[in-house]
Amino acid sequence: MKHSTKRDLILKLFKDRSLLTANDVINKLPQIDKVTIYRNLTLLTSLGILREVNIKKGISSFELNIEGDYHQHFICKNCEKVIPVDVDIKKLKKILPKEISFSNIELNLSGKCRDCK
Amino acid sequence: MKHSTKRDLILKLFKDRSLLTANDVINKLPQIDKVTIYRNLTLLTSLGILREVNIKKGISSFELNIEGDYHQHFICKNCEKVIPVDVDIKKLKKILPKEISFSNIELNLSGKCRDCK
DNA sequence: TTGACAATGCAACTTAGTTGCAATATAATT
DNA sequence: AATTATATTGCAACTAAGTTGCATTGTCAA
Repeated sequence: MKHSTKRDLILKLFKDRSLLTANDVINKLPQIDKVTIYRNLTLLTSLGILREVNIKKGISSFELNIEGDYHQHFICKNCEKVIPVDVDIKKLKKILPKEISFSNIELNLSGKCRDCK
Repeated sequence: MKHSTKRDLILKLFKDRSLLTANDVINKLPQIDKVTIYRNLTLLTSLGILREVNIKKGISSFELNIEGDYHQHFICKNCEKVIPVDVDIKKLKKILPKEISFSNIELNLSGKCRDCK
């Protein structure tokens, strides 16, 4: 893998722990072709630097994959705003059936956020 | 809302508790136009007869929305097979932060299924 | 049986994401 | 520094899921 200035720019957007869709990145970096953005998001995810979140239906979002940070997400059905939710992963694992061996957990909550209620 | 023979056929596919994508329904009912299928899946979901499941990324699946049946889903990352997982909703709610008021919970598990390991 | 309107089919469209391929950038080797 | 291998990028064209407009057909009550 070679160094790339464009990949650096893409990755920099996530440093503040933003959750971004491919389209968000495309809009923030109009000088980079969308194909390059899609390819880098896929690459960074397969390297474990980003993680993919499927909270918005039909659209992948991405965020920094920080070791030990197992938060989940809430999405407002009205304004689509996404709010991170801290979940105790140990407690969560305890209430899941023992016979299934999963490698990944994605807990998606939805409803109306405070602003929309 | 009027009675419709085609809607009945679509709904009948779910009676055995199958989880089906729009495409599954389209393939099983080639005599019905895909637009009709999409519109009925949306309608039946908004009526609460079906529920939408977003376990396959980028593709909506549907299943009967049975009162009190709060199972979740596991998907095999290899063969894409989906397996229902019984989850104690009360216990799950207990470990979530009290300050968020969600109306919906979707817990998606993934990994390799027994056949693929 | 007729009139209102829900349901349907067709074609065309939208949106997210992918693929092929040629051009360019990076970095190691001579 | 020039050469070379190959990773990265951009463009255009494509795919797949789902949607929209509109004319036609089906359902059902008056």
